[in-house]
Amino acid sequence: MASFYVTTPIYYVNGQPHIGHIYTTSVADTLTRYRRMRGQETWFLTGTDEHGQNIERAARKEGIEPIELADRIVAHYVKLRDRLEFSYDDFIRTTEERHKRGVREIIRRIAAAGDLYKATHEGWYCSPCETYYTEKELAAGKTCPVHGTPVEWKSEENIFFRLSKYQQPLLELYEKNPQFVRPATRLNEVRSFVEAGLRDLSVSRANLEWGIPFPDNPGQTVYVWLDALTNYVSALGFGTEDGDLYRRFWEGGDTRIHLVGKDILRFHAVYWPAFLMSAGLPLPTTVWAHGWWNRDGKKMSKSAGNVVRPDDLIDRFGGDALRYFLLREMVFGQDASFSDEAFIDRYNSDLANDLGNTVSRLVTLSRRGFDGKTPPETCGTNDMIEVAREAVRSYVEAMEDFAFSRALESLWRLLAEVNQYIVTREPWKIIKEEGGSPRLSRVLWIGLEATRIVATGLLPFMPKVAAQVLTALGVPEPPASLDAMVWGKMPTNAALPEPKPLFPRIDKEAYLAEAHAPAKDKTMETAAPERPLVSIDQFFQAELKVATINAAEPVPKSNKLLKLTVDVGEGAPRTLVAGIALAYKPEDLVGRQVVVVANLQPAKLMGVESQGMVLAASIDGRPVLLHPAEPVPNGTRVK
RNA sequence: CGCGGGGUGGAGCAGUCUGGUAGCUCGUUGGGCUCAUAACCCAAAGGUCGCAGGUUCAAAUCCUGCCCCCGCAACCA
Repeated sequence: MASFYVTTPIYYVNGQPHIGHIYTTSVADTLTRYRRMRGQETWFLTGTDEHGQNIERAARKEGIEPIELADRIVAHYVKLRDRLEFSYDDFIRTTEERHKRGVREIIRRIAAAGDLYKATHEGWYCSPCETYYTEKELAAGKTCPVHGTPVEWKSEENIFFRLSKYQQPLLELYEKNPQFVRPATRLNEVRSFVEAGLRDLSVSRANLEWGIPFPDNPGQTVYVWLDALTNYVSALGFGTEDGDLYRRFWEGGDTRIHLVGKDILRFHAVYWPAFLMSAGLPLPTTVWAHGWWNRDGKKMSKSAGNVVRPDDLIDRFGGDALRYFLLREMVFGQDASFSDEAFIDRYNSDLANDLGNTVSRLVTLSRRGFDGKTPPETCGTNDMIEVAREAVRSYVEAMEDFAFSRALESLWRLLAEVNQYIVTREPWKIIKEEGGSPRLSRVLWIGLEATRIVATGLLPFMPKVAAQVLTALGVPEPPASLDAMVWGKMPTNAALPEPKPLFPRIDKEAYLAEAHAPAKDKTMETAAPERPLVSIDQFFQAELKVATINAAEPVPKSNKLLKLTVDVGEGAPRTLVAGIALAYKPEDLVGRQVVVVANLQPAKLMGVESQGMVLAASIDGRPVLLHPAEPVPNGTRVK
């Protein structure tokens, strides 16, 4: 029996789960359930990544220990297990001792292979990123390209991994095994990254408290990726006495799949196999990179406030409906967009109309014709048999290829055939004319049987709801095996419960109206308590003044920045740079009064020094300038 | 020459790797049915597959050039 091991990335505990996390875990769960039904021995791992300076800092800010912060976030993830029927076998946390042992063991092996050395690392360091940048990567004014905060020149002794040594072996790996990275376009990306040349990788940090101490190197802490990636084997018991799972699913396993978002593909397809090669361990068989969820066509981000939080959706429509939407809507590997409207459309047309309603009409007819039971007589020969067989065939083919949306399409095609069949045979007329005749029995049995096959195929996607559908159809126990998808297993004369809507239709207009209104309240609610209060003195540290814009011009080569010359009532005009070019034309600004922060530390943006900041309200990133309600002298203090 | 993704009926998307009658969902229009969750079925309208070249018997698909859109970064002080 072939073994199947699938992992999600371990999620960083710097925020609550959002739809992207749920998507990855749902994919892994669906995959695992499918493989299980196919009779494979499976292991499904997820977990959390808990080390690093960001976590440490965030915890200190709240005056708690890092582990307390991690515990809190982990609780959110664990809650999703029940809400979304995730059937993972293990949940690893990088703060667990078993993980640390795995990390120490892999380092021991890498060291034994001679792939670690000490060297002095010098460069511009951004501590929020915990990353060194080259001169070229830095933003204007020696600031971090990610955070925009100043970087510091830092020099420290670190331990390096000879990544460069694995350039050729990695290229050979991609060459020999194109399935190593999927989809194929991603493989090209990875290959060109490696072909461009690999630099040795720093795998330790000095001065990092919250992490795993680097073995035999006091003062050094294991750096994030070497720590995090190792979870995939440490969770199986690598490095401990009990290596049974490790032997079954990694060392002697047949399929080892890492599911990742495309943003972390490089680490999984380059660093991780290099670490494993060095340590002399088997590699994963496939790293599968999926796309990103956008929101209403735009990128989701915390700052834009458009992150989809799943709780409301799950409360209202159930975890299975969300799972269905995610797997149906995204072509696996590509980006997709989440919108309330698309969600409701899928729910209403696919789940309520197609699936729910089909079940409902078949069950009602059957109960009426056969005294509350499923039909007594089966039907051995019919066109539907071939149609169903074809649907199952393409379903399986799609599932084997990770094409979840196509697999669902196949099932829905069969469902459409069932509806077509019902209309053609008009069983409601047969009831009127013949009552519970053998003909009626055969017609309804065929409809029920095809629907049963659909529901069986849905078990990996919507475990709870698919089981409910089967119950509604009179199937006593949800099957554990894919064999149940072959034609002919629909029980005869089984008691049929009275049908109740499995998916009540959503009133789209009403929902959209409601969904948009309270959303804003919620963000306020959650945002407010986190903000510490400032004293009046602190507030007065910022010198807010009224100024008049004398001149405005675009900053060359920039598309967001305007260079403004303003009079702050100081005799000499000041130059400020403002990121408002998308909202305001330079000529519309001249002569206008605005409020500026006069004592802000100057900074260079695209080569222009900005000596202050213009105040503007910001809605979804669009700035709206503030100005006094009536003209006032330049330099007037704002308080 | 920054990196990446995309341009296919009104909307949202498959299909492009492995050329061979352009497909799905939603929407629109007309009809049917009344078992069912105002659901279901049939039919119709609607596309020069971003543009221009090339390869080929044949191009949405392969090659070349160009245009446009969207992320990311450069640039929100």
